[in-house]
Amino acid sequence: MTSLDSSPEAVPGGAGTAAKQIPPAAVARLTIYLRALTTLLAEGVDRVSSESLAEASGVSSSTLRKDLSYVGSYGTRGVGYEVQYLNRHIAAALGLTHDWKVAIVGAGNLGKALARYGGFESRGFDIVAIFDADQMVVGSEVGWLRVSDAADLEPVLQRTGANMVVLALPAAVAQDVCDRVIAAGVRSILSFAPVMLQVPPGVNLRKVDMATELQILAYHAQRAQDPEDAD
Amino acid sequence: MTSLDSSPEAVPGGAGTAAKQIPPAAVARLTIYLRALTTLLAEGVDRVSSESLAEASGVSSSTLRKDLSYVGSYGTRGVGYEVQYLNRHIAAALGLTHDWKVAIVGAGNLGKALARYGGFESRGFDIVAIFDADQMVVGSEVGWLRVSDAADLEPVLQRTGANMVVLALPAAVAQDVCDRVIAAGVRSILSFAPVMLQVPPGVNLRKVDMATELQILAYHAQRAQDPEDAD
DNA sequence: TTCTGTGAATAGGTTCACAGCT
DNA sequence: AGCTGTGAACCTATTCACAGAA
Repeated sequence: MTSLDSSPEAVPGGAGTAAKQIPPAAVARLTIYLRALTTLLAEGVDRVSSESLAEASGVSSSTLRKDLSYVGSYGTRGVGYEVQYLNRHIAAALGLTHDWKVAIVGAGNLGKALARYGGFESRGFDIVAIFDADQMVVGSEVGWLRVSDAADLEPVLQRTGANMVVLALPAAVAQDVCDRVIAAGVRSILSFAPVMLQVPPGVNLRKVDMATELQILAYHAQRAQDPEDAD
Repeated sequence: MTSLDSSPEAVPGGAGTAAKQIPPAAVARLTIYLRALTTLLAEGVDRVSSESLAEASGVSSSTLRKDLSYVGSYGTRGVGYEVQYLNRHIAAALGLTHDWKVAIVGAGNLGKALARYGGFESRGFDIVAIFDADQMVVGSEVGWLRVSDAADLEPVLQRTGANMVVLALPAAVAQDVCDRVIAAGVRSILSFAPVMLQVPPGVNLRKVDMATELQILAYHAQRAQDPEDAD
């Protein structure tokens, strides 16, 4: 649903070397299965059927099995899936075997909330830097980090080796910071800024907008309320 | 992408009175057009073509025109769309004509960030209450609100007339709070808790998970990096 | 002529149903 | 017998291409 790479150039030689790519919709759900598996693991469960993993993930069992089939055949017919084993293979398919280094730009309420959110570290994402343009905030502590000056964006990204950036800043400055981050070599960006950012092909941008989410809820709520059954 | 109403019960009488419903994918994009239109309005632009509105929204012009066709025919052939007029009609179609009253449960970093985020009020969402279970936090001020005790959830939701709830709390307590909120009559919930919540049919639940977003980015980043062209 | 609105064609995603392994 | 893995059928979404209004 986010702008994926918009360069539909086919494989050059034509020789079908295009490794098996997982459909976007399946990728999104695989992260959910991963979370459910982690919960099961914590509960000491070590085997699970497609039926129950699907229920725990809020999808149908056929969708789950189809999704897993894109990753490979890691189940045992007549038995189910070994939780740890499946967990490891999904993580590998998603590229979560090595840690990713994340920098947050914007140390406002949202930036701070993200920096302190424990859920990242445990899932392979290290927050390595947090920036702000406000000199009152620069130098203060957020979690285990000290806020860097947004003016030093490029050198700090370089030094920390950040390969992902989260934009938690006002719409007005988002495009500018986005451009600088890309120029600094980052190719994966998650934006919370409520604007449409323009990025060159090859850069991966995902957006989360809370107002959008509420508006979608409003649409459904309105439909549910309205009688509209004027027979 | 979020669990929509999972009750596929057809219209009871069978008499097709099912007003024109907008496809989910289109609803999500309509909120984006709305944002772009608001920006144009602020810039003093009063007419726009499908081509340029599409570009400002990051979609193709055919997608935009098809989406708008679900709402109605509010453009002028050969000319384009009147910004204000189109804005009003999309807002109406999404149920944004009257204000929605939103309560936030969880006054941690994220809850506070949401409560203080100005973007809601301007788009028809009034934050009417914020709750926390921690007695150290209850009574403190967040934005223009005072934090209510989560123990008083039901009466405060009732008194404030909240019809939407945002869950910004730990996974461990999310299902419990979710159940109470639904029992109190709320049918629209936006959850930031990294768990799969179970809700009865008729309740609208949307989920936002930051770790999921990063994992999806990781997948694409990995694919881009990997040579995998072992010819 | 220009640009919207929309049927037709294509692509993508989900569900079904069953073959195949344990 | 039980449950996974997967082609085939179905449904949703996007793109194309052009008819039709200004």
